[in-house]
Amino acid sequence: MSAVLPVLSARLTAAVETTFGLPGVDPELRPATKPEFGHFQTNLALRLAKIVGLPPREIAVRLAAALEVSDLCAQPEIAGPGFLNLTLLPTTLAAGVNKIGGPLRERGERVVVDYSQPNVAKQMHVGHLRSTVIGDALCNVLRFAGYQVIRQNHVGDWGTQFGMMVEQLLDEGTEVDALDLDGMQLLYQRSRKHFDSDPEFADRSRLRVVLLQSGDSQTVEIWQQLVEYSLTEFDRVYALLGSPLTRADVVGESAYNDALQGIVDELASAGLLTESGGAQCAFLPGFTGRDGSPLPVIVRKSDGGFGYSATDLAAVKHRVDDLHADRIVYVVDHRQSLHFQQIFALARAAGWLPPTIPAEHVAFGTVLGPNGKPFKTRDGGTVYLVTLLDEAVARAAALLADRPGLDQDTVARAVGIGAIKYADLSNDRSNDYVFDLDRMVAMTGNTGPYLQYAHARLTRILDKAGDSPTLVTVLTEPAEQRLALLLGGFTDTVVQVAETLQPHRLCTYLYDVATALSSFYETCPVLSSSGEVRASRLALCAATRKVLHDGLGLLGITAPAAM
RNA sequence: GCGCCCGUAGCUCAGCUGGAUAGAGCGUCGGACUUCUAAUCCGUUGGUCGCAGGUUCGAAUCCUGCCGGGCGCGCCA
Repeated sequence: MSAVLPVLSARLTAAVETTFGLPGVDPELRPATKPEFGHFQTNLALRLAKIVGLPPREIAVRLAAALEVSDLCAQPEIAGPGFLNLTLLPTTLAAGVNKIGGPLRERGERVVVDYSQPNVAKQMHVGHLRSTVIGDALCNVLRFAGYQVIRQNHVGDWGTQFGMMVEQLLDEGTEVDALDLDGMQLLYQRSRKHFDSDPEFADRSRLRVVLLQSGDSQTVEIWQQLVEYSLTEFDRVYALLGSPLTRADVVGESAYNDALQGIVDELASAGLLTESGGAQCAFLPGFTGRDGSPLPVIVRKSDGGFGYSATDLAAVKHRVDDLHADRIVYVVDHRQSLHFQQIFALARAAGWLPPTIPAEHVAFGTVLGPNGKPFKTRDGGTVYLVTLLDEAVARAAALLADRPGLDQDTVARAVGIGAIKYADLSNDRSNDYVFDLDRMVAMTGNTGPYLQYAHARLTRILDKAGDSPTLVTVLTEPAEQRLALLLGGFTDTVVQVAETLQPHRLCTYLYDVATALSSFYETCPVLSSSGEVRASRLALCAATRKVLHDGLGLLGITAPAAM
């Protein structure tokens, strides 16, 4: 939890060695489950009982005697069946708070994070919310933890649909320059309908795809224009959402077109491909389909076109060979779990993905509507992301309406967008959740606005104080100690999230900080106290504000100075 | 049929990878504002951790089998 944790752990390990001659035992030091158990607890004695052949409490007594922590802790206590409880000295707690820093030093490792992945010619919808929000948060957390982060936005800008759209455009004689965003959306719908109802048109569309993929100038020109419209729109949505994604991060499916033949050739010469029904397939051990038959990865379709698996394999190769990734992360919904298992397995079999480079599918659940089914509009249509964001901002604006002295637009945006993001991030990402704005913008409970409010209160106190905060020196009240203990654990919490890729743990931590702050706020006057107590509490406030501000920032959430 | 995920308080969810009497929020009920933002805080109520076995000092957590829900399973991405 805190920066002292590794130190205490090492001391415990040493105590085990000197007492029982067992080297390198992990004490599994954890935050105490209850305040009366101090600050940290270890079950060492319980686990050692069988190995050593002594009663747990007897072991605990010996460990406590051998443990040298008097510089950091009060006398260790033995409790229950043999737990060893440690209580930090106020000076240790204060040191932990005063040491809170920013991002860790670079660890010389590069992580490639693939997320957002919207589709050209379609507006971003609720389905893109989670990938974008989770991806942003993970990128921030990974960078904080010392990784060099490379974002990859694998935009859907290639494939059959563009053959349809270009063919439809030429059929109608529509000028591509005359299209706007809605026009493009409508064009997509018309061409889809045409494609489904007219086999002759469908055939021409497929031919048009071949023209596109072989670089026919007229086709490519129209396609580029469609891509351009979409990327402009994505930029607008990212700006509204507060995502740092830019065009520099876009590496669409089309970018791998030239590499696909090479992918198939290499797989073939490695003996990994089998022809099945006219398609080139890789059959991997351990993957079976509906009736127990082997499940293929189709890299080349029977019509000669490349499947998306080929594209994804090329992308993996690109990440390893060109981007020099040490770790590869995909933030994609859980329905593609099997697909990624296959891609990773095949990439490893082909030798493109060395065993030393972990590849992780960060899977997430579905956003549900009020009826508990995947979120759709009343008439079953797609829910656009901008619509949701605008609605959340409007909701926040209504809440803030009677607050004087605020930059209403800016704060409403921070609160509304922050509410949506926090709601998305605060649950374990593998679960589905119901999109419920009322709950998201609520000021109480585990919500974004609650955390922002805590930050705003602290900002007010620090502004009013006048003098700038110094160091935490006095921690006598229980509320002060609880808060200080939590604050000291900030860095470790972020590092843990960088390992597990579970942003909700950071949310839980920040919520704990905010509730501890609220209790402190109620019981410990800051401005009206005096002398060293006042100075110390101001410093505690400053540290808390920093943790909330930076922590929310890692989640991609802005913390306004007032609300 | 096979595979992945899920099942914890009336509702929404945590539970740090096997540890102490399973915790929060919302809701209920009851308190606290001439006092740093009461958009808050404190207290109260509430659970056979889906069911049944197994593993051991100890299981919401691990293993097996059921029940129930979501998703996936060859040329869409």
